[in-house]
Formats: sequence, structure tokens, C-alpha cells
Amino acid sequence: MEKYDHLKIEKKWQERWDKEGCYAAKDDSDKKKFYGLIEFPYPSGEGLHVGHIRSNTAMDIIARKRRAEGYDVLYPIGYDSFGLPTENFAIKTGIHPAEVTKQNTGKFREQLKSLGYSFDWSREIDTSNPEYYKWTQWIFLQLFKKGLAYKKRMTINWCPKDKIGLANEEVIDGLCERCGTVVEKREKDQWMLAITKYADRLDKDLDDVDYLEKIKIQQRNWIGRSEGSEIKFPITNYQFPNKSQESNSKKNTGNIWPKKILIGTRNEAKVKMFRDAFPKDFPFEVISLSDIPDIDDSDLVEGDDFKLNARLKSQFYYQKTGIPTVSTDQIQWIEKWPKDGGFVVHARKEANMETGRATDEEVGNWIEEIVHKYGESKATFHYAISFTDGRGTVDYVNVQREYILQKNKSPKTNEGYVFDRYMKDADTGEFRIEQPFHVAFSEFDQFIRHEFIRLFDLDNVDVFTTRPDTLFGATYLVLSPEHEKITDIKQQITNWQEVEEYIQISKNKTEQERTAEGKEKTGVELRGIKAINPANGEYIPVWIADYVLRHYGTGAIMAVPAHDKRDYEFAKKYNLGIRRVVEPKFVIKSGDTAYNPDYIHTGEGILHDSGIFDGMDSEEAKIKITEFTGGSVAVKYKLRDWVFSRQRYWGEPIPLVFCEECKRRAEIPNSPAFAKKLRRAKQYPIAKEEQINPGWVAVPEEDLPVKLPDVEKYQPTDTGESPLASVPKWVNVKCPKCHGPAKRETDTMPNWAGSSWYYLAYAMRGISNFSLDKTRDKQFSTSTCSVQAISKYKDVFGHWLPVDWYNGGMEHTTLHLLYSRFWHKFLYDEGYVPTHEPYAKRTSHGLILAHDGEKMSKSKGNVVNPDDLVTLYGADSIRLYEMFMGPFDQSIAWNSDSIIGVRRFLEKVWRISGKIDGETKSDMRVQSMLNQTIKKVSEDIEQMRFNTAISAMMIFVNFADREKNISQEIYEKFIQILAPFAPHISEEIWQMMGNNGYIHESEWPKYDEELVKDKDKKIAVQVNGKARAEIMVSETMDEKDIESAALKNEQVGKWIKGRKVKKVIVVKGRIVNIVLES
RNA sequence: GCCCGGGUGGCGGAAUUGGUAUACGCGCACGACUUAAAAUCGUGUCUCGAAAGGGAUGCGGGUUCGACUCCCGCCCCGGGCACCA
Repeated sequence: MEKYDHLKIEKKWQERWDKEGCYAAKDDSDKKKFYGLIEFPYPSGEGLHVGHIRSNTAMDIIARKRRAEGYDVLYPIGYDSFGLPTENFAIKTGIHPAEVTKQNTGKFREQLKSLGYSFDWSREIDTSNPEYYKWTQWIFLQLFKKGLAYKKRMTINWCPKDKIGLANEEVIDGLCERCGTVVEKREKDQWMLAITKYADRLDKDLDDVDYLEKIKIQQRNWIGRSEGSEIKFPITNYQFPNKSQESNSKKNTGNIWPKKILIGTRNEAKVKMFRDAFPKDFPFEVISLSDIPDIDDSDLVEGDDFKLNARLKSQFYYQKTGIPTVSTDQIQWIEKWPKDGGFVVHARKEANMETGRATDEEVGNWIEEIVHKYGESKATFHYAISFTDGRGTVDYVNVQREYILQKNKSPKTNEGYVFDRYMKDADTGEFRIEQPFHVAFSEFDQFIRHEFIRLFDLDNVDVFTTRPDTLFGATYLVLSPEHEKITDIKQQITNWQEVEEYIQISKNKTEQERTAEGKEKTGVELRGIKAINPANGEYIPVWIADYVLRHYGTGAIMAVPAHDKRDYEFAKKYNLGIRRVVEPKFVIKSGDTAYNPDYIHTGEGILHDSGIFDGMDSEEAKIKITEFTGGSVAVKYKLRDWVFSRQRYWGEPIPLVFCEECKRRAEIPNSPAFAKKLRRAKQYPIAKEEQINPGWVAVPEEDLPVKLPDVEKYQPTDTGESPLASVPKWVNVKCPKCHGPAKRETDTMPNWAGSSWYYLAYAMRGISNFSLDKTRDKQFSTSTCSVQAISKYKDVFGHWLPVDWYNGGMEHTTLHLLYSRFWHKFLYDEGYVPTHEPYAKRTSHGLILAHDGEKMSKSKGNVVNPDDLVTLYGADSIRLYEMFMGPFDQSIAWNSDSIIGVRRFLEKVWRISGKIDGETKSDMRVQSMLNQTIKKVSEDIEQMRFNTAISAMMIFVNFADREKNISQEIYEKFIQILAPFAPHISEEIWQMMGNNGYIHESEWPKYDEELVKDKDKKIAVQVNGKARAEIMVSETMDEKDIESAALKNEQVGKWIKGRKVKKVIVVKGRIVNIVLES
């Protein structure tokens, strides 16, 4: 028998497979389809990395197994060829990047072919081929037309070395991901893609796909969904006293807090009503206009729609007296809310005077009436307070939240008041009484203040929190320095200079400085204003600090230092209030108690110091307190929109032009008169995208691709403009819409663009043309890009989607996966693809590290060149080695010394094939061995446990090697399961054994479950849990038989002699454990 | 800090998911073949012990007839996120 000559064998079969194109997928097969995908390589000048081989081989094994199982398999390959290294090489050498790409892809193709992958080479793609990127541009245009692309002036991360804007994701610890240079800030207009509009679906739909759990977790972390509440904090420059502040004022004389509240009437009966309404310990003295005789209010006028503007009136009195005022006038009036265009409803329902309260129906009608009358949505109404009868009861109606509190007819109890609460039924829309609502005397002032306070507020700040249950512990508010509200209320801020300085400083800070670990928090108080804690009406200071991020949530937080570490740090530093309001249910550690002031309890628990919510469970309180304060449930995401512009040459040009004339036209609708005129003339309909991006006009689809022009220099400019900007002939074009002069967008797309849809290109490739390899492409006609054109791909998308199994690196599980899922979902919404997710299953391989355990890199000189190894050991050996080296999903260091092991295995396989014998009848032992191996290998491939699959085959081969001879029937089946791992040697042996067809066309061997089981099995006998003997058991023995066999065993006898057997545990087919009495 | 993995011989790693820990491979040692070497084949290879036997799966506890596997508390390594309210 000849020696195993891998060079000869591998070359022979690679040529034959290539010539016959036998791994090409059919787009219209009747067979079940299987689409296996690997991440297409970036064709760097360094050539194929051993890591590519690991991933490609794994999917090749699966693809080959699927073919044997009768699937029509699509296993494609291509090149992700736009990118920085190629451009940098072009800058250095002056060689056109397309030329560099062509050389590199050529090298990659050759290397990939030398490894014997069953790729469908006829579908090879290349993202930098204009025939490919015209579709990338086309997809971008669809996003643009749907308003999902928008230009935004923003501070970008700028790498001064690469001279490129970086996405947030490409900045690691403030350094450029590629070159490690410190990233700078620059202002630039950037194209953005609104991926955040898909955040909820990108999160939720992970439930529908079979991704490795850790990948789902990473995606979810990146999207960062969190549920919480949005709560409005009124901001005011009125100053009510807090109880605590009042006691403080005794120490600090000269405190300016008002002590009186003015009732804006001279009617003594009304004043009495008020006085009665306030509790005795309410910290105001209630006075009326009669007490201030020199006030002349005759110049107050009534508005058109309003019987009286109570707010103005209140302010008038406040200005005159310096005393906060409550007006009692009129029964029903509506007041325009000065800040947000809504209304305050001050109303006194003329209730049924017999019962002293409104009926359910009346309440419902009343709210509807108000809303209807003023034609506004309920959301724009604030709430109303009504004093319904002369008995001094306080009722409260909240229009926004559609509920009413009305004092119960029963006399007040010793503890406080009882209110009926009317809630609107969500289904019927009717109002009905819910459980009574208690307000204790001790909280009554809080309650009143809670209700009154908005009569005096300036504005609101929205706050997002996941812990509304801790609201009573919120002792200050923090806005991010970029928050617009700060300039809105600039007039009221008394230390504006200090505030402005702080805003400047944080603006100039780099991301790194702002987020550096262990960095001490800084901030400045906004003096002159206070926020009102909507839960207890308390005044709390408002700060700005750059530990609060503008882009997350509402850009403002309520600080609860007792229950949040960051707030605690800040509060300690600036001496702000700390109030515990949640106690853990169980004291786990002694340090967890309220007695330790430095313990910050961030978990759940039981509320206290929280007014009417005392004793409530924090989970329940989240909802209740949100309701109580008029907040709403809100969901926020960490995910940010995708910065889509790059100031580079080697990328897809963004297919838009900017036209001054069209900009002017698009902006016309801002003037209603012009818009009306235009509408009448039915001219120039203004498209949605033009409203979002005035002046930006899409290049017509039939003009795609917008090809990259030739440039003299690939060097990006220091001004931050792309090299494309220096080609006037290319930049200056006619506007496709108005035919006036216009300029092309000179930014290009990021690397992620081309790879966001490449799995579709493979499917399209059956009938289209994306390759740079011109010689092959002549047979394909070039099609125009359009909605009509893409419709012809519907059938192939329907056939191939979704990708059944996608394997790739962990480094791509966040961005690439998220971006391509986003694009796919968009295309799904537009009706171009049939599935809402692109990939049904996603797995990941571990990194291959160098010998030294470091990452392989040219600079470290520790790169392993696969070519030499393929020549020396053969592709089959390299494939096997990479699959055998360790668990597929784990990182592992390369060790060339170990390749010899799998090479020896293949030689043994080769040698045994020399002693197969058609005559030999295989006995049960051999049959059982083979069946066990088939089972193990079949199952392990599905689990990607290639290392143990190979180990099982090695065990089989070692076994077969010891046999005198082995039957062809047995060995053929073994070679079939080896074939996906080592296709060349298997094909050769298959042929040697006299088979005509290819082994990859043969049917995957089935195993017989009966033969897998051992009829007679050796099991262990333990005494007191220690293995002492082995006994043979057969399948027919029941537990009693096994027990007696074990007890009869000689070895066991030695151990149990003279001692009493307490218990015998028999696990069938596994073990016997004899427990002795101690 | 938070979220994922992981920790088993000289090394890469197995362990039917709670049932004889160290399969398979590398390396090493010895032996066979050979004038010799390579290749190949065979034997051995966690540790203490002459043996009988004991001890070992990062450390410390626990549950169990029985724990690498489950629970509690730590330590270390790798990856991801990171002032995300």
C-alpha cells in the first residue's frame, strides 16, 4: 500500500471539486434548505489567519454533514474589503486600494481553496465592488427616504492619527480602538441612522432566535433596556418653608422663608373655609386681603376666555406682599398654563348639595366637558382643586390622571381624613369609587402642599428613575450640564457665572476625563431656584454635574443618596441631605442596618419615612408612588443612534447630494402662508426626508452605484474632510430634483455597512454580479438597482432566509450583529425580506492565541502562517488539529507540536484502509463500537463539540487497529463520518474502496440505538462511597439481581466482612453503593 | 463596580449532567524493530506509600449513600460593559 501522501491527495480532490463546482447551491431545489454562514474575512495583506480556519472548518463540517443528510446547502464565502488597513496601505504606497484588494482577495481565495472548504465559489462576493456596493447604497437610500437617516451636528470622537471620526463603540477608554491614540473632540455634521427606533424590537425579538445565551445577554446589555418611571419635578422660585427648615430657622435667624399664606379674598366665609381646610400644624399663618387693607386690586382684568386669571392674581398679590397666595375665586375657571400651553383647571364642581358630592357620572362628564371644550388632550391639563361646600372639605381632582379625591361624608377620624377615590375604569371609561384613601393628620400639610405647590411652579424637570419607590428619599436634583432647561430658567439662577463656567469646563473635557475610573464627582448648585419633590412637597436643591449624562434617560436625575452609591458620594462631598426610606426585609449582615450611616441599601425592602406609603413593599411602591405623583411608566435604552459618516476614501460613497435651492424649498412649510400657496398649486411635494434633512437629495436609484472617483491622494485632510472633497469634478453635480447646481456628500459609509446585508447578497448572487473577478463575471448581466429590481430576488430570499446557522467571533456579537439585525428588520418592514430576523441561530468560536498566550500580531512576531503547515502536514491535519485543540467556544493558545497527534491519527486511518476485507463478518463488538462512534460524532457535531467527536473517532481507530482485519461495510461508515472533518483523505479512501460517487454525496450513516448499548456492562461497586470492585451485569438483571451479585463479589466481601449492611443503593447500569453501619 | 465564562496531571483537555475523576492527544520514560537514527509498535506516566491503603478537581464550609458536577462564603484568571439613574 502506498504511503499517505497528503500533497498529492489534497491537490487531486481540490482540483476536481473546483472543476465540477460540486458544492454549488441550487436556489430552487426541492430538498430542505440549509444556509450556513461564517463571517466573511477582511482581506488584509497578512493573509488568512489560523482563526479563520477554526471558524470556517467548523461550519464546513456542519455544511458537509447537512449535505449528507439530504439538504440543499448554501455555504458561501466573500470578502469584507472596505476598510482602514487597505486605505492606509494605499496612502503609504500610492497603489489604488482596489488594486490592493484584488491582490489580497486573490491570496485569500487561494488559501481558502487549499483547505478544502465546501464553499459555493460561484457566489463569491466583495463589498468594495461597485456592483455590490450599489445595493449597500440603495439600502441606505431606503433608510433615508423613511426618515431613518438624519444629519446631526455633534461632537464626534476624532482620532488625530487615523484622521477619522470614530463611533462611540470604537473608542475604548478614550483611546482609538485601532491605534491607541488619545481621541479628541470635534464638532462635525454626521449622518446618523436611527437604530434606537428599533431598540425595543432588537431586544424583544431575541426571544425568537436561537443564539448562544451569552450572546443574547451581551446584546441585551448593549441595548440596555430598563424599565422605570418618568416623574415631573416642578421647579420654583417661590419658597415655602419645610418643616425641617423651619426648625433650622430657629438657629439661623434672618431666614427668609415666608410664614404666612394669603387667601386672595375679602370674603370672611371663604377665608374660614380655607382656615378649616388647613390642619392646625400647617406651618403657615393663613391671612386674607382684609388683613392687608392697602392692597388695591381694582386694576386686575378678566381675560376673554377666563372669568378670572387666578394665576395673575396670585402673582399680583405675591408681588405686592411677598406672601404666597391662594385664590378662592369663582366656581369654574380655566387658566392658561404659561409654560407649556396646557391648562390649569380651577374648578369647583357645583355638586349635588344634598349629598355634598358629585356623582360618578357627573365627575366623568365634567372632565370630558373640560377636555372637549378646550380641544386639548388630557395630557395638557394640570389638576384642579375644588372646595365643594361650605364645610371646609378639600377635594382634589387630577385631570391628567383622571381621578378625583373627595372627602368622605363620614366625620374625620382620630387619625385623619378619609377620602373617596374615584378612578376611571380603563375599559368602560366610567368613574367609580375605589378603596377609601386615608390621609393622616400628620401628613396633611404634606398633602396640601403636594396639591398646592404647582400653583407656584416655574417649570418642570422630567426625571427618569428605576427607583420611584425611593422618591421620598430624593434630597436633590441633578441635571446634566448640557441640559437645555438650564438656559430656559437662566433668569432665575442667581449664580449664573459659576454655572456657566462649569458647563464650559465639562464641555471641554474628553470622554476619558469625564468617565475616568475613580474620578471624583464635581458639580455646581443652581442657586435661586428649588425643585419640589412631588411626593412630599419638600424643597430640594437643584445641581448640575457631569456624572449625569445628557443622552441617557431625560438627562436629569433625582438623587437618592441613601440608596444609590453615586448620589451618596456626591451628597457626602457637597454636604447634601441623605434620607433612608427603604429598609431591607432581612438583615443579612450586621453592617446592613439603619444604624450604619455609611451603608447604602440599593436593594428592595420596606418603605418608611414615605408618608402614606410607609410599610409598603418597595416593588409595589414603585407603581403606587409613580401614580401618586402623576408620573408615567417609561422604558429607556442605553443604545444610541449609529454614527454613519466616515471621513475616508475607502468606503461606500453616501449617495446624496446637497442642493441649496431644494433646501430653501424644503424649508418653506415653516411659513404657513407659503405652504398653503404651494399646496394649492400642487407643486413640489415636500418629501418626508426633505423635511428631516432640508436640501439633501437622494441620487436616483437608476444612477446607482455612485462610484468612488480616482483621487491623487488617499490621505484624509486635517480639516476632517474626506479625500473625496478634493475632487471638484466628482463633487459638483446637477441636483437630480431641480437640476440646479449641487454638491455630493463626500463622507463615506463605515465598515459595518457592507457587512450588514451580505448574507442577502449571497442569495442574490445566484442571479447577480458582485465579484471583482472580471473573467468569471462576464456571464452575469449587470442589473440596475431599484425597487423593481429587488423584487426579482423575492423568491431566493424566500428560499434561503433565514440563515439557519451563523457562526462568528465574540468580537462581533454586539455591533455587527445588532447593525445587521437592524437593517434586516427595516427591510422586513419594507417588505423586501420574508423574515423579521436574519439569523435563526448564532454561535461563537473562541479566539486562537499565539504560543505565548498573547493575541497574534505582526508587531509581536508571533503569527502562525497556515500555508507552511498545510504544506507540511496537509489541510486535513490542520483542520483536524484546529477542531481537536480544545472546546470550540473557548480561547486557546496555538501549539504546533500537537499537530503531530492528529497527523498520526490520519496515518492510522490510512493504514487501516489497507487491511479492510470485504469478506469479514463483523461481530457485535465491532458493530457496537461503530454505532457508538456514529452516535457520538453525529451528536457532537450538532453541539459543536468537535474535540470530543475527534476523540471518539480516535478511540474507534485505535480499536480497529488492534483488530486483525475490519470489514469494508464497517470502515466505509467510519470514513463517512470522518469525511466532514478530513474531506480529502476520506474522498481518497472512499474511492479506493471502490465507490464511484463523491463521499460528500453519500448518505450520512445512521446508528442503531440497540447496538449502541452494551449488552453486558462492567459497573463499579462502592462500599461507603469508595470504589472497591467491579462486577459484570447484563441487561436482563434487575436491581435485586445486581444487588446480590455485588454482595457476593469476593473483593466486596473483604470490605463488608464482620459489619452490618445498612443499605444498598443500586443505580441500573451505573453503580452499586453498599452503605455499612458505622 | 456590574454582567458573562473559566479554574481538573508536565501541557491541550475528557467526565454519560449527581454515579469508578484524569478519556483522547501532546510530552516524557522504558522496551521492541534497526548497525544506528528517524518513523512505527508496545508498556508506563496525578500524588504519598515497599505494600495494604490513603490523599487529590482554586480555597473554606454544607447538602447527599455518593459531589469536578448542587448550595453558601471567599480567592484567582479570561472576556464584555462601565457615573446608563
